[in-house]
Amino acid sequence: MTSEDARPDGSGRRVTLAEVAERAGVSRSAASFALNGRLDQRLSAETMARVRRAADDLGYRANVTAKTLRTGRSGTVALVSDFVSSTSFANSMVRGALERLREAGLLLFTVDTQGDAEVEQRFLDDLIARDIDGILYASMFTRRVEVPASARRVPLVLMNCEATEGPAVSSVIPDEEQAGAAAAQLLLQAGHDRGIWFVGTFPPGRTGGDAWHAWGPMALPLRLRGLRDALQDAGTDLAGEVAIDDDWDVRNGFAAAQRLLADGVVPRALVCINDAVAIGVGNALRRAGLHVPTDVSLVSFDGGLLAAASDPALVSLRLPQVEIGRRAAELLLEHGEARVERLRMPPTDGASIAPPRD
Amino acid sequence: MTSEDARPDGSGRRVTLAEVAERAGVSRSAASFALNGRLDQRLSAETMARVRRAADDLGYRANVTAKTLRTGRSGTVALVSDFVSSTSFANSMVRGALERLREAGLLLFTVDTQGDAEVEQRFLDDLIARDIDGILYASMFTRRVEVPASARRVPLVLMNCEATEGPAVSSVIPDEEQAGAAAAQLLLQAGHDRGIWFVGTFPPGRTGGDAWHAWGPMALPLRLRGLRDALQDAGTDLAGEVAIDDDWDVRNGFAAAQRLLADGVVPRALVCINDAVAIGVGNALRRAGLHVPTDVSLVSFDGGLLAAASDPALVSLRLPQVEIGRRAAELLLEHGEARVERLRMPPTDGASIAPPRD
DNA sequence: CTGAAAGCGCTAACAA
DNA sequence: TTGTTAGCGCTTTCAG
Repeated sequence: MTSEDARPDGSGRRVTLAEVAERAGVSRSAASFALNGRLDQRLSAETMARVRRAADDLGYRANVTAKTLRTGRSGTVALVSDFVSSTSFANSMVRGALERLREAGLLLFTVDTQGDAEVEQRFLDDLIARDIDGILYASMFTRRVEVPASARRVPLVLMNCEATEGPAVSSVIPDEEQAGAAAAQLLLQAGHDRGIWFVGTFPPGRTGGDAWHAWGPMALPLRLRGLRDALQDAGTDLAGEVAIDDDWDVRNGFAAAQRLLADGVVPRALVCINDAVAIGVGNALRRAGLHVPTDVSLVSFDGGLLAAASDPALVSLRLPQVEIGRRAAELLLEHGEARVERLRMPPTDGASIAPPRD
Repeated sequence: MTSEDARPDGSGRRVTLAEVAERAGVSRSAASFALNGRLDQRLSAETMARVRRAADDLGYRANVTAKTLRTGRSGTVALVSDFVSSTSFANSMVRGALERLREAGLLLFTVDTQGDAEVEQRFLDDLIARDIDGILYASMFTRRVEVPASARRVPLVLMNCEATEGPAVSSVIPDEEQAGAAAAQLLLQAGHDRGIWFVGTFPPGRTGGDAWHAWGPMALPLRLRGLRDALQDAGTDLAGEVAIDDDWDVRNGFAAAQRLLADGVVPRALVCINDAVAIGVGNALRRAGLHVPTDVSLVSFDGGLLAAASDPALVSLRLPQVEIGRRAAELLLEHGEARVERLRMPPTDGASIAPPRD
C-alpha cells in the first residue's frame, strides 16, 4: 500500500465505515462503536479487535465532515482577530493557542479582519456555518472591543482585549498596570529617584482621533498609572512626559528624545511605551554622546525581538503573548464561568539599567 | 430579531433550507437552485426572488458541513508549516496567503508541526479527513523538503521551500541568488571593489549537523554564489568570509565581527547573512570606534523589523514573504501546471552603504 | 419550469 | 451482545 492512495487497492475513493464493517463482518453501528472506543455498548473484545484490524488493513480514516454533520461538533476553533495572525507583532499568541489546541486535538481556523467590521461579520457567519466549537477573539493591541453578537453564539474567549460589556465574557490580557509598577520598581531598586521621564504619551489635548488612537488602547493609561502610583508610593514622581503623536515606532522615539534633549533636559532614566520607541530613544541618546545605561537608564514594554537586539539589551516588561494564547485556549476548553484573567508581564533580562551617575 | 438568535423566533436551532423552501412555497431543490444562483435551472425570476426573501426573513445560513459532505468541497485550505504561523519571523507569508484566500472566499486552517514528522502526519490525516481543498506547505527557512505523500492527495503548493523531487510540485521561493548578486551590485555601485567580507558562513569542515544546519537551508550557498559571481564579473572578489557556528543572531554577529577585528582586519564593507547578524556586527563596529557607513558599509538579507530599527537603517535584501504567500495561494487556486517561481528580493531603503573612505 | 427522491458517511436510538 | 434504520442538511438527477 502506498500511502498516497486512499486505500490498498489503489482506487482513489476513500474507505468508508461501511466497508470496514463489511470486512469485519459486523454492522456499521458495531464498527462505529468499536472505532470510537465506546465501552458502554458492551461489544466483545474480540469484535472490537476484529473491527480495528479491518480498519487498519483498509487504511480507514473517518470522514470528519460526516461526523460533524451528525454530531454538530467539528473539532475546530477559530482565531478571529484584527491583525494578530498576519503581522509579526502579536503573533506569538497564535503559538500559545495552537499548542494548547493541539493537545486537545482541535484544529484552528485563522482569519484576520484588518479591523473591518463587515469583513468580520462575514467571517463569523461563515465560521459558525461550519459548526466551529469555539472562538478565540484577539486584538493586536490591548483594548476594549465590542464583540459582535454572532460571536456569542459559540463558546468565546478574548485574547489581549476586554469586552465593553465587562466580565460577562472571558478574556485573558496582560497586566499592564502591574508592568508599569514593575518598571518603577526596577528603577527605584537601581537607586533612581528623580529625573525619570516617560516617553510615549498622547500629545496634549489628544486622546484619540485617527488611526489606532481611535481604538482606545489600554496599555498607555494603565502602564502610566502603575508607574506613577509606584513612584509616588516611594515618595517621588515622574520628572515629565514626552508625547508621541503617531505610531510608537523607532523614528518617533528618536524624534521624541531629540526634542527632549533639545529642551536642555538631561534625563537620568527613561521609561518608554514600547521597545521600538526605546530603540529610537537609544539612538538619539547615543548621537548626543550619552551612554546607556551609565548616563541614562532605559526601561520599556513589549520585551520582543527589538529588546534583545538593542545594544545594550533592553530591560523590557514582556507581553506574555504565548501565555495569553495558551491560557485563552485553556479557558475555552474548560467551559467554566466567564472571567477576566490578567497575566504578569515579566522583565526581560537586559542591561539598560544602572544606578544613577551622581 | 436579535442577531444573537439563530432565527427570528428566538429558538436556538438554525434555519434549514427546508424551512426556507416551505416558507417560499417551493421545493427544496428549487430553493437550493435559487440560493446558489443556478441560472442553468431556469427558475422564474419571481421564484428566485421569493426564495431569497424567505431566506432573508428567516436569517438563513447554509450549513457548510452538510454542503461539504454532499459536494466533497469544503472551501478550506490548510497552511501546514514547521514554525511559520507561530513565530514572528516568516509570519508575513501567512498574511499574503490569507489575503488572497479571502478574495476567493476560502478559509484557512493553520497548523505548525514544530518540525516533528509524526505530528505533521497526524495533522495531514486529520486535515484530509476534513475534505480540505488544498495545502500550502511552508517552511520557515528556505530549504528543500520531503513532502509527505499524503499531502500530495490534494492540490499542493510549497511556500519558501522546494520539494526534493524537483519541480513536479509547485513552489514559490525567494530568489536568493539574485539577492546575493544585488548585494554585490549595491556595493560596487557605491565604489567598493576590495575589502568586502562576508559574515555568516558555516565553520570550516561543517556543513550541517545539529539544529537547523541539518535542515539544509538554501539561503547561504545561493546568496554566497550570487554575491561572488557578481563580484567576479566586476573583476574582484570577497576579501574573506567569517564563519558563524550557530544561530544567525545578534550575539553571534557581534562575536564574529569582534573576531575579525581582533585579527587586525579593517574591512570596508560587510555582507551579513541576515539582519540580526548585521545588527550584532554593527554593535561590534561601533564599540571599536568604527562608524557605519562612513568607515564600513553594511548590507544584509531579510529586510525585516530589525533592518528598519538599526541605526543607520540597514540596506537589506528583503524576503518577499507577503508576496510569496499571496502568489502561492494564487497558484493553488489556479490549479495549473506545477512550477517553481522565484520572487525577487528587493533592497530596503537604508543608509548603511557609503562610498569607501579613500 | 418544478418536485420527488437518492445519497454523501456517519452516529445513535431502538429492536432483536 | 449485534443489527436495522432513521436521520444530520444539503445537492442533483430525473421524471413530471
